[in-house]
Amino acid sequence: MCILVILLYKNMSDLSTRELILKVAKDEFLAKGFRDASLRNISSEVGVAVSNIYNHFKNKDDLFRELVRPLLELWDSYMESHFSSEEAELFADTDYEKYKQLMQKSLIFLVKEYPQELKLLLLYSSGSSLEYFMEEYIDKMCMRSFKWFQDFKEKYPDANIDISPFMIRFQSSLLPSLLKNILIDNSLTEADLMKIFDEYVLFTMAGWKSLMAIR
Amino acid sequence: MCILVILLYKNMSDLSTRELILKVAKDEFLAKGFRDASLRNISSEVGVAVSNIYNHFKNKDDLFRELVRPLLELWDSYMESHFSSEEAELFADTDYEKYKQLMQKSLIFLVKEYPQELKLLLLYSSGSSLEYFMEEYIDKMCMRSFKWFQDFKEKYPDANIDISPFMIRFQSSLLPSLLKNILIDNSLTEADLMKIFDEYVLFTMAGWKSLMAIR
Amino acid sequence: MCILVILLYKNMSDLSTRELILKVAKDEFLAKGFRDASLRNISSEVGVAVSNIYNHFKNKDDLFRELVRPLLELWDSYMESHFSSEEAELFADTDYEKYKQLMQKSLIFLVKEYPQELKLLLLYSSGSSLEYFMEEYIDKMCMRSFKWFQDFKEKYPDANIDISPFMIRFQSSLLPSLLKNILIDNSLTEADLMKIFDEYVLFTMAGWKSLMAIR
Amino acid sequence: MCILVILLYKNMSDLSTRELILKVAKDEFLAKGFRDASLRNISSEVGVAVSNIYNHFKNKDDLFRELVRPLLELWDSYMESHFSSEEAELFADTDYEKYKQLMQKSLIFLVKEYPQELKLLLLYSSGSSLEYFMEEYIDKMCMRSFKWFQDFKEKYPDANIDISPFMIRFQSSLLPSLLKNILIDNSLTEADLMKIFDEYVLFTMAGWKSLMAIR
DNA sequence: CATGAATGAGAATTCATTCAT
DNA sequence: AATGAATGAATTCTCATTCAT
Repeated sequence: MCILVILLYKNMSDLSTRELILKVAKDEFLAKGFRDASLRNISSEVGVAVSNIYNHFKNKDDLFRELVRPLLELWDSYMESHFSSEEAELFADTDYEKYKQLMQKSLIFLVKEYPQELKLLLLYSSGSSLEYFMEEYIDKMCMRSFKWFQDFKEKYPDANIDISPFMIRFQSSLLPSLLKNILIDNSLTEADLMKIFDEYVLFTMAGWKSLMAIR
Repeated sequence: MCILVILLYKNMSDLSTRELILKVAKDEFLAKGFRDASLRNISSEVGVAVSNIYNHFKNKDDLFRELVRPLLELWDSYMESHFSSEEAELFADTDYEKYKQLMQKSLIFLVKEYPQELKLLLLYSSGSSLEYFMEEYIDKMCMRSFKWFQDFKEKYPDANIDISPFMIRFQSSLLPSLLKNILIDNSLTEADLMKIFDEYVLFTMAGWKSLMAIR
Repeated sequence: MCILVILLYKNMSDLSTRELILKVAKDEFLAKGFRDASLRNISSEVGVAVSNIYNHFKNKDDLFRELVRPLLELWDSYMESHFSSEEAELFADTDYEKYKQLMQKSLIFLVKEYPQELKLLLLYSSGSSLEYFMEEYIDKMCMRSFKWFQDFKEKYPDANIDISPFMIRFQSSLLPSLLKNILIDNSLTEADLMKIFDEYVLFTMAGWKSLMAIR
Repeated sequence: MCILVILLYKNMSDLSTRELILKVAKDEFLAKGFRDASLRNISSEVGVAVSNIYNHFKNKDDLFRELVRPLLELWDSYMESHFSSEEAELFADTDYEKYKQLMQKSLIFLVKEYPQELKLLLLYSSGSSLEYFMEEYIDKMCMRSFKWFQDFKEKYPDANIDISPFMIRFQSSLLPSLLKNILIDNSLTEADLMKIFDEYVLFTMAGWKSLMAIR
């Protein structure tokens, strides 16, 4: 038998282990994606035991969700306000420009404030429980679009709304797709983003008007 | 010199093991994607030893590429004829409609003839050596688009070609993206596809014309 | 700031798994050599899962190096003191006998203290990252010998130093070769070793003097 | 059912498959050693099926022995003439020089005529049934040396033959060791070899005389 | 909060060899 | 003499997770 006495001075002003794990895990997930990220790597980089991660998080998936949670919450609040607002006047009205600017502001805020979280969610979540997050969002957007079309038709009976459901779904996937492309491109300034959204809106508006035979 | 005469009787009614492996592997890859597909599963489903797969294919990646090879060959031949054709008259000319129909026919043929192979290539290749096949294609398309824009500007000096490179890239990714969406949707008839391509072309044409301030 | 006081009671009577693995691995490596040794065998003999070895060592090579580490450290320290000492007076001086005794003592200590580790390093390392350890040592010795010959020639201009580089290299390999033979022979007492080294030095000295035409 | 008729014209003037296998196998064994050489590689390089190797050779080991057989036969004949010859007069007699020249000629012939086979046997046989060929040879040489010492003592009672058995064994291993070093070095000309053997004999003779306290 | 030890399942891949044709 | 199909055993290694301390 022997007795070891160890004295450890620990600086408590450092990041807590939990936060350190989150920080390192974020890098690992961003570098390899959820599936190929390894808890071993993360823990060894943090300098703690693998099992310690399980004292802070239920499992790998839970750790991933934690990283993305603030974004998810914001996203949900956006969705809520978005869905509840009245937008049927979209095309016709004068406040359309205002709507565009609002959307622009929201998206740029997201991209500038949560670039890594967005990447995790949109590009690196394969294998996690959030793998189909965007698909679910697109589903919702689709259904909403259908409703919107009906409303629009009531107001403007001349418009053509004989558009294939597939195309509506495809169009619903455009914005997420744009977002993904923006996230992949690391060189974009805020001015670039403004221009891109301008172009995007111009492009899709023209497209839709053409499809719906408006004017 | 000598002459050997070999007579081979081959029973065409039962699949050879090689073909069986390919068949089963295709299902496995489609179900789980390249990365998560397991050679163990495949071999056990075929009813042979795992190592036997290696008598027929160099490795997992080789097996995957074999499944997708006919598609790749067709794709390459398309690309070649596509790139060599003169398309700068795209917008203005009368044979534009012809061009559209050609493209439509090609794509519908691909989707109808190689639905699974396309899925493998576009949706389930992550982890394989073909993971970035589509990105490489988009790269090529991008460079081609830049050139096209310059040619176009020469012919029509009034056109606006001050379009962000990002948007050009994004647009180049639209067709692959459309394709992916089509592959995911299993319910589409040939007529649906015709309509979808019509809408797609209508939509994007209007969008581009708007962006380039033509007419 | 905080102070942690940790008391560790450790029962020294039973080997930790780590140490057990090392012990069993040593036997396995000695019995089959690095390449043919199997982690399976080792783990099953220890009575743990194969993967557990990887909790204690990075990989097979790391496990092997761990076994041989104390020897390597000693070897390096020997080399350092060896290389720094002045030995150009080797033949002529009175302290040559002292030098011989020092070398004798060092080698006998190695052989008696690290017989297994030496075997691992010299006889059973093929396939590991230490496969060429001895070749590298011989290389160093060679270059050192060349320098020694030049120094010697300056002091004793009459000596013949027209000796083929190959022979110098061969002679540099003699000591390692002797060591290998000693390790293979398990019956040698310390007295035997003394005699062997005496004979070895007598033999090679006479050989060199003859080659260099001294006296 | 279907019937395939294949006509194969085969040029019989080529190397027979058997010889081709031997040729390619030699390269593979020389490149990777017996253990790491792969029949797959060999057969694929030859352009035949793996199993075909088994139509010509019993197994991997048999194939290896076949490559080395001519050398083994020569070696055995050397040994026989070597062992039967009277060499006790080695040191004292005038025909010692003749003996040296004979040995030199033999060895140089071997090295020049069977360089690859010697490499296979001395350096790359680990894992095969010939792994311990050289050890067995050294054993024989050892026993022979013992006998030689006794004969010598009878003729020259003043000579010291109190030499440790280990040293005799070690010295017996010198020549094989020299041979190995020669094989490893690819830059040696025949003149080099002459010089090396001269030096080697000079060196060892002086060594032995010193050990045995002759003159 | 932190540890280290342990697990079990699973991965791809390589290999020499066999056998019927 | 040559084939191709098939085998089974073996290899190292990675992973997320558990648990008692």
